[in-house]
Amino acid sequence: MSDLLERLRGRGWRMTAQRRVVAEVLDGDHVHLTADEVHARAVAKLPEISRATVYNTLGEMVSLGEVIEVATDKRAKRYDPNAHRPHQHLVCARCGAIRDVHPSGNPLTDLPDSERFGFTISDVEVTYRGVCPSCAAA
Amino acid sequence: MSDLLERLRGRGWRMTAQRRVVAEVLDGDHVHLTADEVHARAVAKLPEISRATVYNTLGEMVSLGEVIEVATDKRAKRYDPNAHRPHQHLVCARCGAIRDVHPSGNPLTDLPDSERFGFTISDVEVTYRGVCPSCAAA
DNA sequence: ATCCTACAATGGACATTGTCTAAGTCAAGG
DNA sequence: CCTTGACTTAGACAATGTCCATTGTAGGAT
Ligand SMILES: [Mn+2]
Ligand SMILES: [Mn+2]
Ligand SMILES: [Zn+2]
Ligand SMILES: [Zn+2]
Repeated sequence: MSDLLERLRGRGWRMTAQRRVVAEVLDGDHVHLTADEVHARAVAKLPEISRATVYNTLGEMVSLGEVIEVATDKRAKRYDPNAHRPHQHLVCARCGAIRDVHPSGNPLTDLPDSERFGFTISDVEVTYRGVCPSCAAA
Repeated sequence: MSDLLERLRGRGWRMTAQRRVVAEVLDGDHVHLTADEVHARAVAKLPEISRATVYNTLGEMVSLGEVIEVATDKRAKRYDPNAHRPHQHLVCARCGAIRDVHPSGNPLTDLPDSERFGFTISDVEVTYRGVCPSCAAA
């Protein structure tokens, strides 16, 4: 049973078959699916689920802080259930594989006060790009 | 006259009114416009310029390395003429203002070998998010 | 167990962003 | 000037995302 689903249940969510399958699809490590990929996998488990419901459910999970949106791809947003451990992403420029990574130190401290222009900074998003071992071999 | 335009001229580009206008629109500091914003400003100078030409011209400038695409926004790509000085971005979460910033040190060195999973990393994109001084005052 | 009703799901229209193509136009070399 | 291949154009198409009116249902109340 999905850990994510447990957390959502604890927030007074009405539990529907649709929300259950979306949560199931998002379960696991290094999961960074687009909304359409989530929909495709959800349909395999619950054929009548609609695109609108997938978008709604993902949006609600994001609002609740249980899922994060990542923009590693310049096309569709990706949805990441690893919302409770801060991390960054490593993306293969060839095949699109995405891995969670944990840089040493806080990336925020790399930005000196003189480069903050009076902003109150609350968040930093880092995307490393390169070529993964299997693409390099081929 | 645009510095960007001078560099493009030196590459044997056929100089057309459309390309001139797109280059003029992108001239300046802290410029990070979407393709449609570029089109709107270009139309003000050259009413018959088409959307397709703006997309084509931006794509060519990116291929030549004279403009970079940035994904600070999770919707449209933004086009940045500051392609020759490596930098990162600071974005206001309220009004969307974008500033160029220069973090101390190389963000690549923050990622230890043990977190590289055999990838050959060539690039890193960092987006700092927060609230700008004018939005904080309001 | 059944009923109620507020909340959720659905399908489809619509919006935004981006790509592609066929046909017309023009910058620049000869 | 001509010519020609590169450039531009309008609009169709594709991908991603949002919105809304209608229908369905989870879960508390009776
Ligand atoms: Mn992740
Ligand atoms: Mn910039
Ligand atoms: Zn790869
Ligand atoms: Zn602001």
